[in-house]
This record gives sequence, structure tokens and C-alpha cells, in this order.
Amino acid sequence: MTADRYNARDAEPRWQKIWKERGIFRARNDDPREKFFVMEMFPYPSGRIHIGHGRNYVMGDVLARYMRMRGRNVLHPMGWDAFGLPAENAAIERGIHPKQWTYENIASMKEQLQLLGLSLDWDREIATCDPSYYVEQQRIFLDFLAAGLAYRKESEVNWDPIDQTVLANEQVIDGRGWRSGAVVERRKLSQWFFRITAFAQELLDALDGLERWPERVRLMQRNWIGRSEGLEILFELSRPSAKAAGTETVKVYTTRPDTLFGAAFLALSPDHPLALARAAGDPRLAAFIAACKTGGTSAEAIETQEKMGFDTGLTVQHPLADGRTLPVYVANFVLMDYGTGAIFGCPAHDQRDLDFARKYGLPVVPVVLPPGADPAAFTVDEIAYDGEGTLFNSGFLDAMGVEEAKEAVARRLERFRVDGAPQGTRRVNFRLRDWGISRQRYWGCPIPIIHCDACGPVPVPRDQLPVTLPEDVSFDRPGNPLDRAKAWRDVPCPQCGAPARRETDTMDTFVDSSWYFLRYASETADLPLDKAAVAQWLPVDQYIGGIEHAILHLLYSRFFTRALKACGRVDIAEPFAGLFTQGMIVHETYRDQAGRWLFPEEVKLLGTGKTVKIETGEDVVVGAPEKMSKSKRNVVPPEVVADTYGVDCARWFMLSDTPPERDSEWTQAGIEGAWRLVQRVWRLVGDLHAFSGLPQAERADVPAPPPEAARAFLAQLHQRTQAVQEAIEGLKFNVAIAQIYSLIIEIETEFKALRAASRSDEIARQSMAEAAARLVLLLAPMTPHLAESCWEAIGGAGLAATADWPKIDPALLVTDTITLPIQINGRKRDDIVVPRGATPAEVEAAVLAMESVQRALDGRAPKRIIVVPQRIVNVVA
RNA sequence: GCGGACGUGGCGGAAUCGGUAGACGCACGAGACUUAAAAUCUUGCGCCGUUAGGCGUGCGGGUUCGAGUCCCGCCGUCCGCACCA
Repeated sequence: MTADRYNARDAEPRWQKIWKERGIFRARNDDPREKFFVMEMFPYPSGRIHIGHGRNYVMGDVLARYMRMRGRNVLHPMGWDAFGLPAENAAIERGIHPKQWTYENIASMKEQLQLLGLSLDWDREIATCDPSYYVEQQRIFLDFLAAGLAYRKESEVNWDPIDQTVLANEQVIDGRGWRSGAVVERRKLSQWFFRITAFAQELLDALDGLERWPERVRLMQRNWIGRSEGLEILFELSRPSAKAAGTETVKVYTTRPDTLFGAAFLALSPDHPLALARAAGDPRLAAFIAACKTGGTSAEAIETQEKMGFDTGLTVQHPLADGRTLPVYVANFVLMDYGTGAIFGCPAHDQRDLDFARKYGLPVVPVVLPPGADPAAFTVDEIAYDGEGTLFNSGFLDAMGVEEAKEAVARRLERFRVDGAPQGTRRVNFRLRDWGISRQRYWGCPIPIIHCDACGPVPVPRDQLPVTLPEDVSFDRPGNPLDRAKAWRDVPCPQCGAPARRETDTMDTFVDSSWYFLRYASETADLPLDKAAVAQWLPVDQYIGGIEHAILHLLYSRFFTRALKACGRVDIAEPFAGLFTQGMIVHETYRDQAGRWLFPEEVKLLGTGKTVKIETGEDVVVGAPEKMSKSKRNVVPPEVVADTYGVDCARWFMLSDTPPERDSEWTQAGIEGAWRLVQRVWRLVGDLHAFSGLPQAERADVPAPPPEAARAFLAQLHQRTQAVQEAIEGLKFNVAIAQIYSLIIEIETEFKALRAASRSDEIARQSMAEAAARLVLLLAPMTPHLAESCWEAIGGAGLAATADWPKIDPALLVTDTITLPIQINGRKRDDIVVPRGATPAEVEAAVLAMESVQRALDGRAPKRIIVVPQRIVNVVA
């Protein structure tokens, strides 16, 4: 061997250069082999990455490299989620143009990513802020518009006062902007929407078919879509004063029509038209509604318990109980966006309604009797009963079960007429709302619309696309710079030629990421979206990313693919056949005595177990492992790891030990363990090669079937190959690594035994050459640089990266004899070696003759002997 | 509150069609090599016990020849959802 130490710092850049020069990671659309499309969620180019960012890319890379060795045509692309707020914040804070800031970040992050030795096809690289990318997005917008999947509506929106932008309902978390954390206000604006609700049922149904998705992600999406089956009921107003407002009925949605006889009140949303109409003549109601709206979030959190209502003085007729009327309240807990914006309250069987009834002194009449309860004695006091039971106090519903009663109410109300319409209508309802995509921002994809006073919103003609962002803009004032870019904004109407203005809103960046995986199908990023290429590559076989995108990004992407299909742009509905959500890399945090955060390289762990600051020697407060973040300084830059240990060590360590879906702690001891492994492999492979004495390219295989002396060892090699293969395919990288360690131990053991026996015959040399080659190739997906250096050292043909994955000979996996564990009373006591074909009777006889069994039986006959063929024997004494 | 996942040595974890619990790694102990250290190698390492053996996968029951795995009831941790009518 040339050197007894593997020098990663020399080897890694050398191999990366060779891979690049030979273009071996470029995917070709004319390649006839079976495709494999693996991708990781593309990053936002925030500037610098830390090693924690690398974990999902490395996982995808292992799969990509493995599949390449398995002979698949692999597509493993990369791009940049390049639009978004931080670029504008940088512009505001540091006077750098968003474009410059973004492209500089892309350049430095690309360099860092390439350091990891990822087998990416950079020819297909995209940046969503590039006009060659977003021109297609503008075409798609116009397609959606033509298909009725994009529309404009006046709506109350969540206004983020810090980001100066509108947030989707989904982007508001606990009343705060998901990104800025600012308390969200309500404003009314004209907004563009994508009609995701048109696909609600389909998006729900298709989840069942996503078998290679984590169950919890599917569940989260199911809950998010929130399908419910219920009944819309028209209540007639019995106090005619409402007729002045032109309204004679109130439409209510309920999933519990069976409890109708227990209804005690109606409650309207503060935004309900009837509530607003009444408020016009009732200052106290108007004040109440205003109070509901100001409910700022911190106050709202407190008021969560506080159900507030306002009695409008209106009453409605009970649809099933003649002469009974119900008071109509306006209540702060009724949402206009869900159902009809009005409910009926049944206090006995809904906790929220019960709280409300107790507060306002409304009757609580139980109508569902729990199984076994006494109808004469059953009352509801503090806890509403929402379980199954039998109807009572409910006229014609009495004695029915809940489901039966729901059906009976629906049937009866469907027959009743109010103003010619059925009083009851079955309706499926979804929690999912349409996706508002308008953002009052500069750094986003322009919406290709021109507003004309005469013609309204007019699409930009397709031959005038893309609508590109003007570059001469200023960020010295809050608000949207596009509003102030007169030269860009003011254009003639494409229809009538009159003076008009461009839409100054840009698209939500979730739009950018909802179709980028389709873009990768084209060989270079400047081609239009290509239906045939999409058909060739999609769906993505394995998508890898964080659980934080379980709902929004993944649901929007599923919607987008369907919407594009509806527009005839693609032929698939589901974009991601396999999804894997990886855990984060966490690291301990360190603070000095003054409470300042310290970088890991600023502290040292002493032999005493104390951690101190290197510079001052003072004690350091060590905090629990947390997600790596710049603010807490618990980050490790990839360059540092690459310079000290090499990136293969980082890759190996990130894949080791912890299951990939869990959070994994980055430790010094762990990276040092990886370093030892790399050196151990290098030495072992060198020793094996020196022993075998032949370059791989010239060596002969061990003849098949192998001589008895080599058979057991070769069987181990093949078994481990299979185990590693299965582990990689199941994304259990920690298991794959454990299998490789076991393989190394087995090879070392065999090698020692050969040398101890002074064997250097042909068979021994062939076996060791075979072992070296296998080990190197099994390592190639995980530590690709080391594998190349080893491959070169043992004289392998070509590159390890393009070599074939080692074959498994099924005949070798079957042995002549098997070792059965012997249990006595269910406890393992011994082993026995029997011929593979031994009958249960033969095994039983052999077991009974064993000394350990005889000792346990102590002269008695066994009560029973269970022989499970090929597995185990249990003797019941 | 509802829904879901999970609970295994000092640590990360392996083993789930019911069949040898603790693979592999880390940490730690002992030894070899070395002037010494690092590196490397050998070796030990669930708990109790000198051995035989006993106990042991959060706790308590159950099914079974056999349970980490299945069933029932608790306890705990994490995640998601939550005025959703």
C-alpha cells in the first residue's frame, strides 16, 4: 500500500474533480434504463449552511449512488428556493439588492454543498427567482385562470404588520405570522386564490394510495382537509323584525342533526350578514362585533375559555317542534369561513355549547341517553355527553340510535319546504380553504395581470411573458416597492389600450416550490415544462425532507400536480411516490459565565468531565442538545469537518447509529469514531490487496461452487451484501452501517485465521481479493471518496461510483447445516447443529440426547417438545 | 380534550409473520506495544451471584410451549390538531 494513512484532504477534492470532468452524475432523458428519481427538498439560500443541513442531502445521495450501481438511470437534481422575505430584509438592513444577495448566497452555498461530495446533476439546477424558471410559473398561472382554478376575490386576510404581507390561514400559527412571529391583524383586500378546495375530496381519497409515505404525514393531511358529513338546515325567523333586513331564514350547518331536539339557541358568526345587518341598527351589537374582531391574539388566548355571546333579540322557529322558538345570538366562537357561519347549539351534547348555555342561562335538555343510563335520572351538569347512545326527549326520534336519528332528521327535513327550498340539505364540508397566493412583496414571482379601469383584470398576453421584476427599486420605505415603480407599473391595457397598471402583488413562495420537481425532468433548466419528460421521470421515487413541510408544501404540491393535469400540462396526479421525513441534527449548547453563547470550537471538555472555555478557562454551562442554529452558536460548519476529518467522516457519522427519521446528536466522539473507521478500512483493504497480490481488474473469481475451505466465508460476504442492500433500500442507514461493521469484523477474523495458518494458496488469495472488492463497493454509496481511493489502490476497473453493485449468489446463502437454539421452558440453554434437511423427529432425538437437556430433565420425561423447523426447539420439562 | 407515535444497558440503538434480547457503534475497565503519549492490537462490559443459577425490554395483569413483539388496564415522553358546529 502506498501510505498507511488515508489522506482525505488530498483525496476528496481529487475525486470530486474527476467525477465532475467525466459527467457521471448527469442524467440523460434518452437513457433507456429504468429510471430512479430521488430528490431532497431544495434549500432556501440563506447564506451559509451548517453540517446539520447536510443530513437529508447525504441520505438522498446514498440512495442515488446505490441505485446508480444497481444499474438504474438516476436523476438526483438540486435547486434553490430563491424568492422570499429574507432577501428583502437584507436589502432593507444592508442596502444590498435582493437579487445580488440571493445569487451571492447561492454561489457560496453551492460551494459548500459540493464539498459534501453529492452526486448531483447540476445541469438541471434551478433558481426560482430566475426568469427562465418563473416565466413558466406565469404561464401556469394563466392556465389556472383560464381553467377557473385561479380567481380573485375580496376577502378578509391575515395581515402581518412586520412582514407587511398577507398570510394564508395555514401560515398563521397561534395568531402570529409563521415566519415573523408578529401578531396578525385583519384587513380586507382583493386577493388571488387557487381553488385547492376543488380537489379536496380527491386529495383526501388519494392519500390512501400513498403507501410509501409516513402514516403520520397522511394523517396530518387528512385532518387538515377535515372532511365532515352533515346537514344544512334552514331556520325560519319567527320575529319579523328581521324581514326589514331582507332575510327570513338562517342557514345552519351541523354534523349532529340527531341532537336537534336538544337545541337551545342559534349562534351567528360576527361576520354573518344577518349579524351585520342587525348591527346597523343596534350600536351595542356593533360594539360587540367590533370587540370580537379586535381580539388580539394574546388576549384571544385568554378568551379562548371565555365564550362570549350577544342576544340579538331575534328568534327562530324550531323545525321539528311546532311552536318552539330558539333565541339567536352572535357569538365570538362561530367562524364565518367554516360551514355556513351559523350553528345551532345543543348544550347537553357539546361542551362548548354547554359552557355557553350555562353562561347565558339557557336550557340544557339531554336527548342522547348513554347506554345503560336511566332516562328518568340522567342529567348533564358540567360535562357534555358526546358519545353513542339512544335518543330520548326527541319526539319521533325516541329510541333510535345516533346514526339512525341523523338519517331520520335528514330525510324529514329534505321533504319540508321553506320558500320552495328543502329545509334540510345533506352536505359534505371541508375544513380546507382556498389558497391565497397574493403577497405584497417585491422579491417574488410577478402575477401576470394588468388592471384596467374599463376591462378589469386582464391577463398579460403570453407572447409578452415573462413579466420580469424591475431592478431599479428602492427599499428605504416600508410597503411594496413595486407599487412605487411607476415605469414598470404603468402600462397600457392589452385589450383596450387605455392607461392601466400591472398587478403589483407577487406570488406566495409556496407556489414556486409546488412544481419545481416537474422542472427537473427537462435536461436543462431553460427549457419549458415538458410533458414527455415529466412522464418519463415522475413521480419522484423518493422525496426526502423535513417533517415541518408535512402539510403546506406537500399538500400544495399535490394540488398543483392535479391542477396541471386538469389543464393538460402533465399526465400524473401524485408527484411523490415515496416520502421520507428525516430528523434534525442537534448539538449541545454552551454558555459562558456571562451567559453568552459559545461556538463548539471555543470550549473544551476536560478529563474531569468539566467543560471550560478555552480562552479563559472559566466553567461553561452545557445545555441540552438542540437544533443547530446560528443564534445559539451550536453549529459546525462543513468546511471545518472537511478540513479536519474529511467529508466522508461526516457522511458516515450522520448515517450511523441513529435511525434517520429521528433527531441525531452531533458529537466529537462520534466524528472521531467515523475517522477510525475510515482509517481502519484503508489499512484493511491495503493489507488484503497486498496479500492477494493481484489487481482487481485481473483477478479471477473464486470458482463456483466454492471449495469448502472458502465457502463459509464467502457466504458471510454475500449475506452481508444482502443485508446492506435491504437496509439501504429501506432507508435504514444506521442498520446498513452496523452490517458493514460486522462485515469488517468477519473479514478481519478470516484474514487473521489465514495468516495464522500460513495459507497463501490461490483460494485464500482469491477470497481476500473478493472481500476487499465487496467491502469497497458496499461502502461506495456512503463514503464515496474513500471508496474511490480504495478502488484505485486495489486496481479496480473504472470508478467505484460507476461500478456494479456486488451480486448475491442465492446458492451461497443456503448452508448444509443449521444451528438451532435450544430452549428449556422457554429459556435459551444450548445450541445444536443439525443437517438442513433433518426431520423434526430426528431433531427431537438429537436434542433429547444432549447433556444440557438431560441435566435439565433430571431423569424425568419431557412434558412436551416443540420443534419449529429451521428456527428453534423448546423442551418443556 | 381528541388523534398518533414511542418507552430496550452508562449512551445512540439492533432484534417485531410470537422463536437465541442487548447485534453494531460510543463511553468505560484490564492488558500488549511505547522512554512516554497518541494511534493500533487483545480482552472485558445488562443486573445479582464464587459457581450452579436467578432476574431483566416503563408499571400491573392476561393469552401462549415460548411475549420487547399480541390483548386489557395504568404511568411517562414526544408529535399533530383544537372554539371545526
